[in-house]
Amino acid sequence: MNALSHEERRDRIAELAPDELAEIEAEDEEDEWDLPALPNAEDVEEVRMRCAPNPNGPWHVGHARMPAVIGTYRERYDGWFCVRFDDTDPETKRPDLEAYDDILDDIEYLGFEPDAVYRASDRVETYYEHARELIELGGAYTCSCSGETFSELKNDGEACPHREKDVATVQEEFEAMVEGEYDSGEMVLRVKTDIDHKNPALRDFVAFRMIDTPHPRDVASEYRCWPMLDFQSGIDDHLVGVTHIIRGIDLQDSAKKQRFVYDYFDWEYPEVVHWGHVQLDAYDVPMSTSSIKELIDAGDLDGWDDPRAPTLASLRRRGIRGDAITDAMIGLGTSTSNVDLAMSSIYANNRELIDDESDRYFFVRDGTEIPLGGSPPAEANPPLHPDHEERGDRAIPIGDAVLVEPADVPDREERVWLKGLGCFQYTRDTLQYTGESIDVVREGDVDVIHWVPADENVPLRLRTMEGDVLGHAEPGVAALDSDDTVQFVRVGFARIDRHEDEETVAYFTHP
RNA sequence: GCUCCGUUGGUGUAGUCCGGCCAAUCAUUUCGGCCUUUCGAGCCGAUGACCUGGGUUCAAAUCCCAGACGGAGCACCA
Repeated sequence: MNALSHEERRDRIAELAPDELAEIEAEDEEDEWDLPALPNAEDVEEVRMRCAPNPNGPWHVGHARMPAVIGTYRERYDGWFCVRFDDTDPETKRPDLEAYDDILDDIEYLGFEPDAVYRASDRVETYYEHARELIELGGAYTCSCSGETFSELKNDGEACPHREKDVATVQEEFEAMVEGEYDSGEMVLRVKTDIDHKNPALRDFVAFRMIDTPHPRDVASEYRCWPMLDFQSGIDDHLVGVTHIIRGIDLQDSAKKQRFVYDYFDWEYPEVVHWGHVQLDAYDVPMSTSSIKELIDAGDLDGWDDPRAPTLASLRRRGIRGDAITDAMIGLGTSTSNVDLAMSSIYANNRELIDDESDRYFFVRDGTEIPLGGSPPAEANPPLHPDHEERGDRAIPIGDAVLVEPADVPDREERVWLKGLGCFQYTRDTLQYTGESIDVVREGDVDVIHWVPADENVPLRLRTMEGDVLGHAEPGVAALDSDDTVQFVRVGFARIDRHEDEETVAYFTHP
């Protein structure tokens, strides 16, 4: 009705003022995008972006923002994006060899495919070459100050004695770094910025340092001299032609540091967009790779896909579509303030995606058994989906007794409507079939509840964010395939995970 | 301590650059109503926000100043 009147209105406007209509619809076209326009996107031949994760574990939900926003911009501008694993710290942010593929999987789940994939640990020689060039330009020096010593000098705006070394010495010492002749902490290469820059964070930052621990990837295990993120990332962004950098506020100062390097090389720095941190409501577990890992190691979580873990693997197992997450992330925009993402927003998106295809089944939690009397029908035949009669009915044999949820057990002499079956009155601890029509429900006197036969049913474990719930589902659930999503009537949506000998396991999706 | 950045309903967001059409958009949440043999869907409706104080102006969510609150960086982490 609404759509129709909208059409009518549109036609009316088309008749009266065709020019205005075109204008209105052109504006609508622009409004199609929820994200703000990228700065100067029109000035570049191709919008090129990168998604630069640290492969130190599978992704939590917050990570989804990167591919969601970058991938959406790619579609919008018909641009390009790569995934670049910034795995240049084999020690404190030690890469997890499985995480590289896990992350690419997660990105695919979210609905995107990168145009290219790089690993920084494959490109160390490239960073060395640029370091050499930078040294030659007088933009870097080797420094053997301890961290504390340099920090003190830096905070006072004073240069350390190494800053004035001649280029030949710096070259020599840097080559010794590359050859691994120093131990961890002995020598670094610093970028010469501005030693009394008003922001202490920007003064002569470290570009390369020594790390004794070998990189877990075989191809990179011989390197001991590793670039820091600000250097490596800055070089790579230029080399792959990145036009727009989109990253978190924790890297707000990065652009300023990297500009010093770009100035030495006479490169043009990309446009930058910074966003704040994402918090999720609804979880007890903190959303950080390291704390989730600790909980798994301690046995408090079953794994990365435990329903209580705020990870993408978990949401996926619960039957939440990647698109539901992506859309919620797009809705957050790109503001620099920290944001709380409500899970309900992901749920609302997902419900819209799965409601239509999720058939309906009964699942009774903690069932209370009640005998039936009064000769009810032998079989109940509720529809698989109330909006899709063409899908047919389920067949639920009745037997002599049913299980209902304890909260649904009616008071004495009260009537209750067993959904898909009929009206019963609770008399002498028995549900007596009354044969009344559905009108008694319409009149509002009788509650509709779900149930399963006490004899023929499927024991089912429903894994939820609050822990596992045991109960029994109607027989048809045994025939469902893994990955099917269903709606357990009056309980909520769930994804069928597997059938075991003793029970079927399903994951609770959301109400 | 030094340096950046931010603050629109419960949550997120639009609007802020270029002041008026903003008693402020959209989504979600919550609460009602209708419908439905549903916790779902659909339809209708309601509640609910411009951090504070000054200033400029005919006019401020929007510009200026101050303050409060929040965040980030000052790592040989990313």
